[in-house]
Amino acid sequence: MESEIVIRALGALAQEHRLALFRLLVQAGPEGLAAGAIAEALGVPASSLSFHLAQLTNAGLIAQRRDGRSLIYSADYGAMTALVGFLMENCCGGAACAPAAGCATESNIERKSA
Amino acid sequence: MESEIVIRALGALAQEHRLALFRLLVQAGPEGLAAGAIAEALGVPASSLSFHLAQLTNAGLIAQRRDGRSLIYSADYGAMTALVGFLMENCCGGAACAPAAGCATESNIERKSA
DNA sequence: TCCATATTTCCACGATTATCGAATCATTGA
DNA sequence: TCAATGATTCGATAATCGTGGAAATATGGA
Repeated sequence: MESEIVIRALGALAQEHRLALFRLLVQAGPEGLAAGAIAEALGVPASSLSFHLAQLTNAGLIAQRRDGRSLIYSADYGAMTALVGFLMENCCGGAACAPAAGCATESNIERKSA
Repeated sequence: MESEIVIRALGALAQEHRLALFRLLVQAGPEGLAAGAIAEALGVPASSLSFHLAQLTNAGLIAQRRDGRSLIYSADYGAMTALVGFLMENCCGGAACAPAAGCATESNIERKSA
């Protein structure tokens, strides 16, 4: 992962609505959510949401597919994995900076960051 | 780590000069680098650099200390660890999204992201 | 074909960001 | 105390971002 795309990904997530949106899609899983459902969940006007969806799409963090009249958006886990990988490799001193404990599990991350 | 500080940290890193700057400080280690040395390394005017240093400081990603006339900046590894932890916990579906292999080591991350 | 629904695109606006020279502040040494 | 050095703050400017209503674009069903 090169730094230009990393910068776009970081910038895409560095916004209240978009971070909430991405987290929502991660929770939603591979099936994703329709734009309308997202707009309602976040309480954001359709045109604003569309702008944010475009930012995330442009950063490669989410994917779009059509189902009838609806456009379904879903998180791209691979892109997120690559982003976290880049941060760990380039911004954490080379060694794993994640919780020292063995591989990150929800529980030990939570314990550490709480 | 709450989302407001996460957003500030992501925003701080989502800029060419600042990402390069942070990586430089990570490489430099705990001893850090003087502002002047950073400006020279990055080829950025002093006043511009000062602006970026302030952004990173405000996001809690770097620390400042004085040594004579120089101000020394160093990466805050803990903040970065917390940021990566947040991303893994909240944006990767709860489970560890980092390279499936056992805990991230430089080598296996490199292999995956290359 | 025509209408309703789901979403995006267009547009205008205010707010924030990045840039960098000049002026200022802090610290050291003579 | 004064000059020199290292760095920040100020101020102006251009560029980008976030917002949301209105208009345009797809799709599906009657």
